[in-house]
Amino acid sequence: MTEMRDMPGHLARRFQQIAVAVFLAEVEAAGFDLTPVQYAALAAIAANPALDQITLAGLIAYDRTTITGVIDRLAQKNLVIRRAGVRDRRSRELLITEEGRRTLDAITPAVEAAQRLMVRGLTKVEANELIRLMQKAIAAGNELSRAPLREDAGTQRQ
Amino acid sequence: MTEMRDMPGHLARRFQQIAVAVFLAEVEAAGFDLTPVQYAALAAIAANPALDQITLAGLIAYDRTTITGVIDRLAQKNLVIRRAGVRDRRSRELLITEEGRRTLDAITPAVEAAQRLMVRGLTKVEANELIRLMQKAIAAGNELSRAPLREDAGTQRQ
DNA sequence: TACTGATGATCAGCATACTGATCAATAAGG
DNA sequence: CCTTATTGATCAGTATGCTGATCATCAGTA
Repeated sequence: MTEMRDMPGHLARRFQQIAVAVFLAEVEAAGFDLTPVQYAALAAIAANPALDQITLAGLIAYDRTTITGVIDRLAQKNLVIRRAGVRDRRSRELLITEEGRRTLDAITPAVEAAQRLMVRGLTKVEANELIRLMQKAIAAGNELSRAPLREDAGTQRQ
Repeated sequence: MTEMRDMPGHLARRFQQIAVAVFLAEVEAAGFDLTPVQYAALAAIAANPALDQITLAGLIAYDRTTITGVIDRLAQKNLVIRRAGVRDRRSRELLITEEGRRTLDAITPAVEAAQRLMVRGLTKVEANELIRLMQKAIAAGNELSRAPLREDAGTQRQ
């Protein structure tokens, strides 16, 4: 493990670097301007109406302080609306707009193409194995980052 | 692939997120203050005296504009020296300091412990397979990011 | 040699990520 | 009901990473 090229940490950084580049290239080629992070947030908001930001952070494993800026940019693009919470006035409820939903639908093929491109050097069997192993390693390390994944916990926090 | 949890892009981001957190925790526990990126740069500079920044960027697959700031911080910590190039006055030659070398030697056990922690949910065989598959996917996608890996090309350019 | 193109480094600007702090609002306890 | 602890969101500050531009210098050629 003395060599950088055998270190999981280096490989993780490099694979993510390529994954982001591929994502942005595919999305731009499809005529859109959305980052991977913005896409994940938009998809989660679409699937969970009136989501608050902390729950969103848990669903997609973002740091809570990162969410603020991401939502700022999605709102500025008119893809989501952020409004004051009803039950809890500290919280913000997130809703996808019509334009947000149209964008999400239209962009999905590009996103899926990007996923395939990221592993284009692997056979289908190898790609599935890579996915399985990453999932397993991530599950074991979930609590080690400041932004762990939090499963849905019902439909929403009550 | 409709589900985020099966998307290589999401898994790449998540695995890298955990890898960085583990690295920082181990390094801090060992009494040091170095990021993964700074560590990789320091190790490359130690192994390649009088490296210029573009070659360094290729060796560790960083964007060239990122290198400037990373070297700024390493120099501020007195771990490396950046001096004007002799053959080419546009370039900067990078050299590790005595303190840099001591730090590198002292920090290596923590870095290696971090590499093992990142894959602690996997068997040894699985960890090796994950490394192999990431290497293969990365090799196929090397040219897709702005900062591809450039092999050593001899000891140094020209 | 003078011109043209390429190259090394840096910069401004933007978007993640994180640390730690603050502030308003809520929840829990006595 | 009132005090205390907790929680949702945001902010300031720092460090990657990238895009595209600029500037100085170098290399190749007419």
